[in-house]
Amino acid sequence: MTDNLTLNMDAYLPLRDVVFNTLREAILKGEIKPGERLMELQLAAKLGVSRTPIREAIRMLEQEGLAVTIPRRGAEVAKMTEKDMQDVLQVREALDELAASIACELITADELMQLEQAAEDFETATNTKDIKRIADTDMIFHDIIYQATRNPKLVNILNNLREQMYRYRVEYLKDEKNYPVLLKEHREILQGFAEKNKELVTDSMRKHVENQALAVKTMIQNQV
Amino acid sequence: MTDNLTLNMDAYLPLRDVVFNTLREAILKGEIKPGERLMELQLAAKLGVSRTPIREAIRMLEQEGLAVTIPRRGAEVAKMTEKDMQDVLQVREALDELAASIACELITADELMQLEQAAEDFETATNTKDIKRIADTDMIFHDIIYQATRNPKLVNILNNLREQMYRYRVEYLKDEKNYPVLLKEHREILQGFAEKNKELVTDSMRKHVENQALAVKTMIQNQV
DNA sequence: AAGATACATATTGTATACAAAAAACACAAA
DNA sequence: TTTGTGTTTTTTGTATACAATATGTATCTT
Repeated sequence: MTDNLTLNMDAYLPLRDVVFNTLREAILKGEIKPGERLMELQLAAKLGVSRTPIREAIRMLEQEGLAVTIPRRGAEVAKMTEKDMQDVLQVREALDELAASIACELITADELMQLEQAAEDFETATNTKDIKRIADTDMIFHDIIYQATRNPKLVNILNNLREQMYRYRVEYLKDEKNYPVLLKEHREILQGFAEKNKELVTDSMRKHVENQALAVKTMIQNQV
Repeated sequence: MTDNLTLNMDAYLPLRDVVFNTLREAILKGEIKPGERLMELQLAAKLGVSRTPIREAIRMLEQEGLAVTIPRRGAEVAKMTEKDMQDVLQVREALDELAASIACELITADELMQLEQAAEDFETATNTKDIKRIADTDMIFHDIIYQATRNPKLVNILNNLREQMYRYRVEYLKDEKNYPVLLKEHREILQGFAEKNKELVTDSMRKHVENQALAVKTMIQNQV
């Protein structure tokens, strides 16, 4: 584990939320690795708080699927097998398609502009080597679509699914030879929205997620 | 709130889990009503435990969408508007269809038999006035399909969505004139599985959820 | 050397104590 | 009556203390 976990005290949030966000970030960034134990006393000391907010944060991580706890043994960062990943992607495929389909009906002119901007920003980002920026701009692109569904429950589930894959997605984005395909897919999705062509949107979205699924799959296999 | 909340101490579970299950049940059964406050000291006294496991259980309920907490104000049982319900059903429709489609490919002969049995049990149950039994047998029918997907992540999400609707679904099942339609739909789904006819399965499943959505919608509107 | 056993230690589970904030109340002034 | 203000009470937030369990280690026995 990193030894420079520090709390961001800016916000006026209960410590449990601050701890939750801190741990969540650390897990997603890979600073705390899958399988690593989350020991209350240790974390409490490191973050300078008591065990109580740590415990509550762990309960929250647990429900997000980022941590697993065994009674009387404590929590550890959830491990993701290839099967887990496929399962997540299977659901994501269906829901990303649903989201695209709904968004295609409901998207406003303003949101469409934002989406165009996001696609541009992503394209610009792929010319840098800044993975974080590439990942962020890609996330924004999809977030605009999610928001356009006007369905917070759906958005919530999609965010959660995305979160569970975050670590692997970053790996995917490190490989430059994926960029042309990604850009092409984004453009196709964008075009679909512009034309309000639901079939084009859902088809290209499906391809988009399928490609990602494929990439993650080979990646995990090579990793072993 | 009911004043006969009691813990089921059978299992050797951490108190937080026992409390979580107890509160969850109470919320789903409507014993604790939407908007009602979940006060730690009160619950602790009622259940005969300290505040610590209560707090952890509340964090878990929160992530399940059954409770909402406002910092420095405490938690309350989540309220469900008609819009929330529609949002949930929109996702359920997509995922129930996905589940049916996957299950149609993967279902075993044994599971198919179980499904037939479940459909029969449901039919028998509709002849009684025992709402709980009707709800349970219906749940089993769908559970078999969920399990047949071999996708625990999907099962998990579907269970959660179902949970959020539980209270309203019970109301739906109280109205006897819905039974013929329900039975017909179950039979159609079953037939689809028997024939491994994916299109029939997904179509009838979609109709099944759509009808439920419609019923819940009119129900909520009349309620007001 | 291998295995069993007892003891020490680390870690989680639960209760409680204290601090801080919010809500409820009472009472006065307009 | 309404509004404002100060006070009390309630309730959550956080830390800590103690209990119970699991884990690791050393020792003993064969």
